[in-house]
Parts: sequence; structure tokens; C-alpha cells
Amino acid sequence: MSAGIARTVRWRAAAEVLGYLRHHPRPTRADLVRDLHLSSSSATEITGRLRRARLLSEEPAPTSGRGRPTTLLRPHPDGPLLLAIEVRHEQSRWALAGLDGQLHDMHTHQHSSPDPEHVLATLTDTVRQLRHRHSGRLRAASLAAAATVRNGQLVQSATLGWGPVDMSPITAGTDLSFIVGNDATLAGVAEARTGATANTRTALHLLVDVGIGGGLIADGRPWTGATGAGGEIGHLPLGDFTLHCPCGATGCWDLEVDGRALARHLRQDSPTDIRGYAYRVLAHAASGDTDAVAAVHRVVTALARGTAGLVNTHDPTAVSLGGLAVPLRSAAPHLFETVYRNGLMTFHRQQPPPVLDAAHGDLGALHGAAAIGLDHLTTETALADWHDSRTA
Amino acid sequence: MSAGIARTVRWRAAAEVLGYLRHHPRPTRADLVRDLHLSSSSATEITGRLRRARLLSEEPAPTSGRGRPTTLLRPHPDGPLLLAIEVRHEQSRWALAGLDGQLHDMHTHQHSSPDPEHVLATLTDTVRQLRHRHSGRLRAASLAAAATVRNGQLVQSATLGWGPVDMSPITAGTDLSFIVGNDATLAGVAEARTGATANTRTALHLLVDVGIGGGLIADGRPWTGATGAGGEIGHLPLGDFTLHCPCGATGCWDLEVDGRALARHLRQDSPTDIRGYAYRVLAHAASGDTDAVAAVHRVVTALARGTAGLVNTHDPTAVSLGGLAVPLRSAAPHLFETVYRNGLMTFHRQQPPPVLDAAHGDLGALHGAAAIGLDHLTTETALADWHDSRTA
DNA sequence: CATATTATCCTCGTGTCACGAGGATAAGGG
DNA sequence: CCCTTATCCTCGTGACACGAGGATAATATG
Repeated sequence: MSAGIARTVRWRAAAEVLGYLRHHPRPTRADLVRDLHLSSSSATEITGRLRRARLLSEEPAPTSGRGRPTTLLRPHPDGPLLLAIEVRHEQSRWALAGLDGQLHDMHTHQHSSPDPEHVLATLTDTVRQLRHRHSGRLRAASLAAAATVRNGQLVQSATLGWGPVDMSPITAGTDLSFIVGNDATLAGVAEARTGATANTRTALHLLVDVGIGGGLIADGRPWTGATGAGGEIGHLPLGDFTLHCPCGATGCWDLEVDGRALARHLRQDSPTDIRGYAYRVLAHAASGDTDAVAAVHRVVTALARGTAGLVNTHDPTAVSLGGLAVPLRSAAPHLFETVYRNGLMTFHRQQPPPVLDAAHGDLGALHGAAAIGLDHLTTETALADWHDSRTA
Repeated sequence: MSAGIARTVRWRAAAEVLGYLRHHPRPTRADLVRDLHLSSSSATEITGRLRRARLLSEEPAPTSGRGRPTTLLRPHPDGPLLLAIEVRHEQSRWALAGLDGQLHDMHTHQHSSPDPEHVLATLTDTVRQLRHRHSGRLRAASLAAAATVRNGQLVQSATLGWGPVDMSPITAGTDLSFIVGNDATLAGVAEARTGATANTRTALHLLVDVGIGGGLIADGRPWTGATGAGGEIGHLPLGDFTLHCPCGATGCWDLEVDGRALARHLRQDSPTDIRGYAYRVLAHAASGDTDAVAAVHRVVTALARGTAGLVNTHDPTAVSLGGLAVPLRSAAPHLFETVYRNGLMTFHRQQPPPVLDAAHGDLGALHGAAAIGLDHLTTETALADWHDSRTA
């Protein structure tokens, strides 16, 4: 019935219900009525519609106390699926997600070669197989990569050792949507949705690996910027202007908070395995090596000072730390706290935004990719498309 | 009909039409049909409903060419009004805005005393008078202030010389909504809606006055942060860590880009009239005073370097400059451009986000306050409320 | 001046949606 | 075995967006 407003408006309540499902894995109809302020008749109608559209199925709920037993809502066994992918240097990981956001069928693939061609071929083959196995159900692929993302393409990646790469061929020739995001930013999304900073209106995620990434998340959505490169917080010039960053700028914060910074402070050559080197220095510091302790303290100071500056600027409800930032802070928690507080504007000090360790560990990027991907599958438009494709 | 979804869903299309009106002052019905993808029957129905609700009125359109003449849509003469207010050091300004976003009845009031009590009393009286004059039409007051805003209150203001002030008594005892925002941030909103960065998805506004304010704007909405203090970009620690900022932190960018920085570079005492001092130094530099030129160059460098860092981090489509930033840049445009480009990540340099002078001049904050205030009046909920209050 | 052309508007009937009221249903509790 | 409690379902209502097709009002043309 037309391509106007009505076609998508129809699915507005349905989209809300599916959004609710993401954060409440097995809700009852009564839960919907209570939390979404629906009438029970609307709940009946909406769930019925979602069932007919093969988006939801219902199963009897285990009874608990008096009252008529209700049913639990869950993704339909023939419902849409999302493929979440994370590309790392040494391996790729992927998993499937249904409309409840739970990851399943997780696989890890060790790269026999780190070349983008090889990774692309592997992932393309994976998509082909999964499409075959779940005919028609696979609707989108959402990829997290340790790279600068711009207009849906990877621009450069120090971590992967890649130049510009277009990953969209993974789904070329299919009807799947394809989404790319920066891994640190997506990890922040996961934290803001279901992790350390869950239920905060605005959050800041800081993930240290090679450099520092992450960024701002408002209401679960990342600040992506104009072209998708809106989480490159490591390239704020908070550092030493005499240092040149591989990104092309000078004085980047990136250079002050990772293994490269530790090596510089220890007057050693920049290591090839920057992350492994950092962990070794942290171990030396833990065992009392004073030089290592001093180097770690300088890096923790840079991390805390920048964190405070970003809190001043963007006023997040809470901050989450990921990757190397977690052991860095716990190597000198008091120092971090002191520098953090001293870097805050006075009015922030009464109740500084808490700085929390990430809850998703190294699965954050995959969870974030799934979250963003499922957002795309549960828009009113996407639901209308799914329904039309099933009934046509 | 209930307090559920339906009550507000009804007004969804209406809200879209009123949003359209904000950026297209006198649209025809045919414009609506074309741009909002409505059917002509829907346009008839929606405009009819909005007319009955005293939100829109129609007037015959001047004919131009063939075809049946159409009507122009405009705010209803008995429709809702917003009061936009800007509080400055020496004066307050206010204006009324209808649903088309046009400001009218603008007034300026010179403060006989800069005390908050005096300003509050003046504005409270203004609200009382306007409410009397436009009985029932005045629905909200939206205030822009040169202060740090937090949870709807002013926390501190170096410019105004105020400590914490609660401005909400302005509308106490009325049914008016009250909204406060930082003036620089709201000026950024105005630029992003109808000014230099109009039609950009994400924009960055930099307004130099005493310190630097502004912030990020996505799709016309400012990044307000958790408590509303999300535009304090001047308190990023991009500067000299040995300098203490009145905000409580050290090394703030604030201290590098305004009259205080110029005075420091000229080895003079920090002036009381920081803005006036800055303009005087700019005049000296323009007339060839080499010391002044050097000082201006240092400030322009700090401004351009920070701008590049924020572009790296947040990837805006475009940047707008306001206040003192405009004459600063034009005092050394080549220097600004060079430092700006050199501060960008390589992949940004092919097409750097343009840095544009603000289009609204010193009316930006007032326009931004009006824009945000009208947003509140045209939500589906607010429209439902307005309708119910008119028909009850 | 009459007719054709063009653009816009309106009316009617249809399909869909959310909802309230009130009855039906299914457990546990006494 | 009936009552209580909680949930679900059916029915009727009011509202919305839309397509089809006719009506309307200007300009253009002869």
C-alpha cells in the first residue's frame, strides 16, 4: 500500500517491541504491556502480526505463582539472522545473531596470511556457506575492523598492516546489507548497550591497543561523524608536538598511551609487536622494575589527563576502559584517579563520571557489530521489506 | 484516547509537516506532497487537522504559471509561540518565534545591574507581560546564556561574572516549558540549521569570546552530554600544562585562543575586558605592530591546531567559526590554513572539512535557542498536549 | 472569448492500527 | 470445588494514510 509514510508507520510498534527484545531476552506479553505502555489488545495484535511475519515465536512460560500462564517471546526459528564479523591481525571471528541480540555459532579463523585478499576470500566464502545453510534468513553482515573507517571502506590500519581496502565484496552479489565500523568504537557501543556503561545516556569508551580508539556513544549510537571516522580520539593533539604520528599529524594522543610511548620512555626502539611489548613492560613494572614503573606512570598520566579533558568537553555519564587501558590503570590506580580528578573542571569533581573497566572483554567489537547490525534489521523500513519479501 | 502510543502516533505526520515548515517558510501543499512523500489526500487531511488545531493557517498563493492555484501554509495567528532569550553581560535580548522559526518582536534590554537577581526579575516580568498579551499562546521559554549549563541550571560564568544561578523561576507558576542552553553551543545549532553549516549531517562550531565554546552538532541537535555541559570544548587540555584555568583544570585550550593568550604572549597583565583587549591587539596587528602580529600568529596557530584535532576526532562535515575566531583567522588566513592542514590525518587532507565563518553573526545564540525551543513544541507529545488543551 | 492544458485539490471507499470494555481462560490458594 | 489473580481474546470504535477518480481554477492558445 504505497511507498509513503504508511508502509513504515505500520511497523513502528513492532520495531519498538523488537528493540525491547534486544535488552530483555525472553519477555512475556505482560512485560511488553507494562514497559511499552501497550494495551493488552495491542500486545495481542502486535505479537500476532510479528508471529505471522516470522519475526517472533511464542513458547509457554514456566508458571510462577498465581494467574493465567503467559508466553515467552523469542526470535522466530525462521526469522532473520545477522552475521557479525570481527577482523583482527592474526584471526577473524564471526557469529550469528537473532533478533534478541544473542550471539551463537561463533567461529574463529586463524589467518594463514594477513593479506586483505586472503581475509576477503575467507569471509566471502563464509557468507556463501551461511547463506546456503540458512536460506533467506541471513539478511546482513556487520563487520568490525581495527582500522580507520570512512564511507563504508577501510582507509588504513596500522594494526592489520593494511592500506585502503573495500570489504563490501563480502556480500557482493547477494541481497545482504553490509555495514562496517571501527572495532574500538563498536566495543564502546557494546559497553553502552549491555556492558559497563549500560543504561547511560552518553558514554565515552577508551580502548588502548596500538594507539587509542573508542569514542562517544549517545543512547547506544556511536558518534560516527560525517564519513564514519568519528571515533578517532587518538588523534587529538594532546601530546608532544615534536612527535610525528603515522596518521600524518603531530602530537597525537595515540603516541602517548601505548607500547610505543612505553618504549620511548624506556629509550628503546619502537617494538614491532606493540601490544605484546606493552604487556611485557607492565609485567616488569609489576615485578618492581623502577624504570618500567616510571614509564608506566607517564603513560597512565597521559591516559588520565586525556580522559579528564574528554570528560570536560563531552560530559559523558560514564567512561569505560578497554584493551590495554584496563591493566594500565590498575597498574597505578591512585595515580590515575589523582590525575583524572585534577584534570576535571571544578564542577565535575563532586561527582566525577565513573571510569569503569569494560564488561565485554575482547568480545566487545563483535557484540557491538551485532548491535549496530540488528539496528539496521529492525528499522521500520527493514521490517516492512522483510514482511514484503516473505509474502510476495 | 488513552495515554499509550496512539495518542502521539497520531501527530507523527503533523510533526513532520511542522518540522518542514521550519526550513521552508511558506510552503504550498504541493511542496509537502513532493518533499514528504505524502499523497495529496493525506496532505488535505493533515493540513485540515493542523488548521482545526490552530497550528497552521492557509492563505492563497500568488499564482505563477499554469495550473490550479494553491495555498501557502503559515503558522496559525492563534498558534503556539516560543520566547527565545539570550542573556549577555551588558544586556539581554529576546524575541518571539512562531512555528515557522522566524523571530519577531525582538527587544534588547540594557542591564542596569549585572546581578542575576536583576536579570531574573526583568525576564520574569517580560514573561508575565507576554503571557498576558498572547493569552495561552506562549508555550515555552528557551534561554541561551554565556555560562556552563548543567542539569538545566547555570553553573558558572566568567563572562557574566555569575556563580551558580537557577534561571527556571522565569517561568515558575506558569505552564510554560523552560529550556536552557549554552550560548556558543546554541549558536552552533543555528549555524547547523540555517547558517554556514546548514544541510550538513555533523558540524563543529567554534566560538571564541572569553575562551572557546561551541561543540558538535549532529542532524541539527547539539551534543549536550549527560547533564547539558557537553559543549565545553575549551577545556580540552590542548595547551600549556603549567597554566591554570579558572575552571579548575590545567592546560585548557581556552587559555590559548582568546585575549588572555594575546596578553600573555605580549607579556602584559591579563585584561579585565578580555574581548575588547583582543580586538585592540588585532587592530594593532593589522596596522603592522610586529609584537602584536607575533602574538596573533601564536593564537591563530593554537586555534587551527585544535580545530584540526577536533576534525580528526569527530569527523565533521564542516566547521563554523564564530565570535573572535572570525577576525582571528582572517588576520592570518594562510597560517590558519597551513596549520589546519598539517594537523589533519592524511586521509582528511584530500578534502578537508571546510572552515566557514558563521552566518548568523551575533544573533546565532538567539536563533539556536528558538530552534531548540521549537523542537520541544513540535514533538508528537507536545502537539498532542496542545491539541488536548485546546479542545478540553 | 471559448476551449484546451496543466496543476492542484477534494471526496469516497479501503485497509490498517491502537485501544477500551468486557468476557474467557488458566493457573494457584483456601 | 470455588475463589482469586493474572493474562488473553473478541468485538466495536475512532483514527490514519492512501489510491482512484472526479472537480476546480488558473494560464495558454486559437
